Amino acid sequence: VTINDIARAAGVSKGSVSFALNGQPGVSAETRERILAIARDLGWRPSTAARALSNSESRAVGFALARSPALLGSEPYFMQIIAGVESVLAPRSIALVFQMVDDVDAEVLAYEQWWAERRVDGVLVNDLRLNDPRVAYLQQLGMPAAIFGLPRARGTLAAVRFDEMVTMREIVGHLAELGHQRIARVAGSRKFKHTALRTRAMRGEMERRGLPEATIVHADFSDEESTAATAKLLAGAAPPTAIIYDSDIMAVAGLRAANDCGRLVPAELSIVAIGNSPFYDLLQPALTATERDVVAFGARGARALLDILAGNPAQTISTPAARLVIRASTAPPHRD
Amino acid sequence: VTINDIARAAGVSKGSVSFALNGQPGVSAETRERILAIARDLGWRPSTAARALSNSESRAVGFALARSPALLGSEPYFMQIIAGVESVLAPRSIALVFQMVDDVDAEVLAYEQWWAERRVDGVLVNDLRLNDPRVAYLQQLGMPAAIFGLPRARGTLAAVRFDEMVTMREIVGHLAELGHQRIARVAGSRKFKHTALRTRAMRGEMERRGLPEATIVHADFSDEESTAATAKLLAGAAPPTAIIYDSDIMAVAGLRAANDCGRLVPAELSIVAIGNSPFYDLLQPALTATERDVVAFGARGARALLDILAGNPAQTISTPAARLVIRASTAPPHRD
DNA sequence: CTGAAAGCGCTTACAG
DNA sequence: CTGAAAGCGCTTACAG
Repeated sequence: VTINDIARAAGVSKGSVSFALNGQPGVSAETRERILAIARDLGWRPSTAARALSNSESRAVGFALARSPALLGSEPYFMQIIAGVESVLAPRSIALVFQMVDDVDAEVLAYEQWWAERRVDGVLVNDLRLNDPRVAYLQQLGMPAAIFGLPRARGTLAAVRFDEMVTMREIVGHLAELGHQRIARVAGSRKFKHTALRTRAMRGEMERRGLPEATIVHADFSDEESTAATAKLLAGAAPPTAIIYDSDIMAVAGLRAANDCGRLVPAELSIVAIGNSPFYDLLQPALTATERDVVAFGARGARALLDILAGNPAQTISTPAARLVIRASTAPPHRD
Repeated sequence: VTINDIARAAGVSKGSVSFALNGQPGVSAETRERILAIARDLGWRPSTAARALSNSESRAVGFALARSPALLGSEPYFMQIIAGVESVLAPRSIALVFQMVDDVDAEVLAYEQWWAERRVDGVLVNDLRLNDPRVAYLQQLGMPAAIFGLPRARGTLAAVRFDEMVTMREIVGHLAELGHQRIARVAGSRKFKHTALRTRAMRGEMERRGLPEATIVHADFSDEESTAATAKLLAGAAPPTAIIYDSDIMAVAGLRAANDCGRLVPAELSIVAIGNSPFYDLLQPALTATERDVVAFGARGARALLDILAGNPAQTISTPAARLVIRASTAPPHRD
């Protein structure tokens, strides 16, 4: 059933039907009502293809994720951010075109293809990196995008910021108040912007509190590297009394590694995780962690993107800070 | 850049360009080469909208997932199955339209909308339920689909089976060989088809081995219900010496609940988990579990769907059985 | 307020 | 083998 069918049934032209259906002026209220009723009766739905062709609007948004399936699977973050995005798109009947890619280069190719094929009106970009090639590329394409982690909007690119500073201040503050001095961190991969931001925030907060400089070891978010990093930290001359982990897998691996090294958590070592996991509560000890509302985060990104598509200038959006959930893996440091 | 531009540059008609670009007969080899070269130089990409409109093929596949974001996030299953689907779609430039929905009814609405708007050529359907309304609906719509868990293909619906029988036989066999007699299970929600299949398989295998009838408690995949179910099982008159859990969250919650009830795992209680999780290896004790290649599973589903879209009859596909990974949470039962 | 027409970028019979 | 034309289902100036 097409607008032609409706036009015939209503005895008007296709143009009038189109105006009526899209809520545009150019038809009398009476005619509009009649057309809408007929469309409803006939069960008409717009053909996205036809709309896209005359409109050059696809009413679809792209989201490509560049991580190994194993990592994507283990971290709730990705599904949660998608859930947030969906909560904004679905009610507006905007489709989410989703693609998993091997790396950022493949991601850029996906954008190019989507744009050239006019598959999507814009994209959501995740995990901003240092010197991220995607930013320049999207700018050059003039492709609307909302970028999670971008510090400031530019051109057609909206920025959805998260405040790593607050997160780190909370964690360091909590540990410092417990009496910890030697605080280390098993950080995520260096290539991510947020890793660098966290490092800056952590060092700043520790300096502000007069604590000795933190030892920071980088790992790639895998349990193996986190295990190795933890063992190395604990084997040092002046081992830390507290370790912060940048992800859930790394924190759980770290807890296990600490046990394997003969350190009781939290009596001899405190552990704080960054990021959400339904498992934190179930471990022994349950892990103290900073958690954020990732669903809300995704929703803001989607809204920022739709805003650009509606013709407004790209915005810089802040998101609610993570909150520290104190469980059983942090305690005053052991004195010996 | 459109085929018009190419036609002009090549001095031929749009029709010839279309034939050349699509590898159809009707152009000389020489002309075809020239057209392809020009298309390449000009960086031409087909407009999906235009193609869809004349072809009524969208070259997109839909996937709706009906679970709470929390559950979707915690189980690697979903991302893994998507990864498998993508591995088949991406190389063919077929888009994945993804949607999260609240329940099966919302999912059916999503299908109806996609189909009416001609957004997708077919869908992937996950988590078949008992008396699943989606099957009848898709059949009535005549919408091509690959359904994970459907026992047998019908009409335009391909079936991607998994063999719960093998999984259960492996688990029960392992526990029986260790000497367990009283084996219980904290099962997933009753509404899922695979829950019922597992129950049938478990009962069958235990009967075959002459073991007493299993106690099976249903939970909704949440840690709370699994904790309660575990406590209830362990408080009974003749408590089980081994418990099988239908999901990762439930298994981890069960492990903790067992500890809280004063049961040492595996000395006093053996635990087996169904499903993959990167955390199993990191727990203490590490969890014995049956794991399947969910990525391969997703890939088969996608291939089965593309097969239907290519005009072939819907197939019934089997998938590799899960394999039992024996870790540290299973041991011979405690004698007292 | 309404109708007739052109156009979006393709595909596909239909003539030559 | 090639060109001219109609059509897919919409939107949107342009006349009346």
